[in-house]
Amino acid sequence: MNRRSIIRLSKYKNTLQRLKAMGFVKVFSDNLADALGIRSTQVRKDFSQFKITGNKRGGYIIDELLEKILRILGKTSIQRVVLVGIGNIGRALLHYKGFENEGIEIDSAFDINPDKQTGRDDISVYPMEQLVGYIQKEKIEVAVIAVPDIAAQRVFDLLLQAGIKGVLNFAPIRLRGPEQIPVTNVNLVLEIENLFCFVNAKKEE
Amino acid sequence: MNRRSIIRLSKYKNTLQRLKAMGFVKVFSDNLADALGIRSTQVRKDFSQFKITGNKRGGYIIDELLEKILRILGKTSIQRVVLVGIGNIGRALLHYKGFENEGIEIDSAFDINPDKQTGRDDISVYPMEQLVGYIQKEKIEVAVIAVPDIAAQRVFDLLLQAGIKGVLNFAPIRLRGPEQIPVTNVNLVLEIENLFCFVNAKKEE
DNA sequence: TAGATTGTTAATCGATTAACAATC
DNA sequence: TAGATTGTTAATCGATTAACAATC
Repeated sequence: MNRRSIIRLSKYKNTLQRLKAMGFVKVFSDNLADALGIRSTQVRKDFSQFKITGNKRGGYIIDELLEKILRILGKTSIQRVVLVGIGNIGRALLHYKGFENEGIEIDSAFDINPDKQTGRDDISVYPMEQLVGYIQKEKIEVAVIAVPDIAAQRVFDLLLQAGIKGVLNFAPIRLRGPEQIPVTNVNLVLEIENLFCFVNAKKEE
Repeated sequence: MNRRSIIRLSKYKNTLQRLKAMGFVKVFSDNLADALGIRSTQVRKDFSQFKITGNKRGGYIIDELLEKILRILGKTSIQRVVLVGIGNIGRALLHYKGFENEGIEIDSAFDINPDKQTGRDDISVYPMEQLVGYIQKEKIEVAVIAVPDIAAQRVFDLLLQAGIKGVLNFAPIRLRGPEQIPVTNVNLVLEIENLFCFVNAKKEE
């Protein structure tokens, strides 16, 4: 149950949904491997880990496979997240179309300045003081931190206090907290720096 | 020269810049390890790979170390990127403060609709037809793809045609192209799905 | 010097892949 | 059946870490 295999599971899901839309009924581990650019043994190993079985000789029935994967990914019901921080990144997320197709819903947004607008009628903005209470009352499990880096740790502490279960962090700092709470960091500067480094390294070769 | 060690190099750089600002002169591999939450052997191994040496017993002089790392990361001059696609993500990037501190500059933006505004006086918008010519004329090496997923591959093909050296891709698809051109994918939906999966897995334990 | 830290070698660990038996 | 594909075991590969000699 490592992070990489779960990410692949998500990719299998996307591929399967597309194949299904195209009218396909069965799929082989070799097809999925090609789609993801990996080996078929990897696909079967992944399935094996998650106790997903197919039919010897017959591959996998897309509908059955998809259902199993969706169950594992917990996508059977809508997944609600709160957004903390309505800056550039936060606003982009609010208008990002990709979430709803995948059953992800930004439930509400929080900012130190609650007069900020989300630009969406269906998402309210609350002041930071209500963050902890709201999460507890609404049983929100995942939060997105999109505040400036100096505020990020304080927000994270509040989220922990509220009993959050997972965090997606856009602030370019390492959040400190208990190990069992997964934090995924998205650091755009780092990604671009990384690219330049590769480009430079290639040039010198 | 693997991706992970380069990402760590970037993190060392951030830590060193902060230490320097605080007036420190020397640093030990143990300090850097603590800051990143890794082992000191990992730090020294990284340095060793990049031919960075310190002083036995004396640690590393921050100024010297920083200079070496910046040279490796190619951060001695401003790094220019072009942005393709002025949607939610693109607009967030245009206003993202984190880039300039790190010597990254969005040089110009491209969109099928060149009437779109960047909201910044210093960044012009050009129509897609000028993308290839501009990149070649201005010798741009890195591009950011922030267009809808159906357009992403076409944009990538144009960028390749223009001779781009690296791409940061926000479209949730796998771009197909030559292996030697590094493509970094940022897939926000995948990241959030991933978190939920962990959260669900924890619940079942 | 004695103590502390670097730099490197060897061991460990985890993930991927090859090989192949099981079986439809 | 013969051929093809699954599921699993063993081998490989790469990255991390432990151990430790070198040395300031």
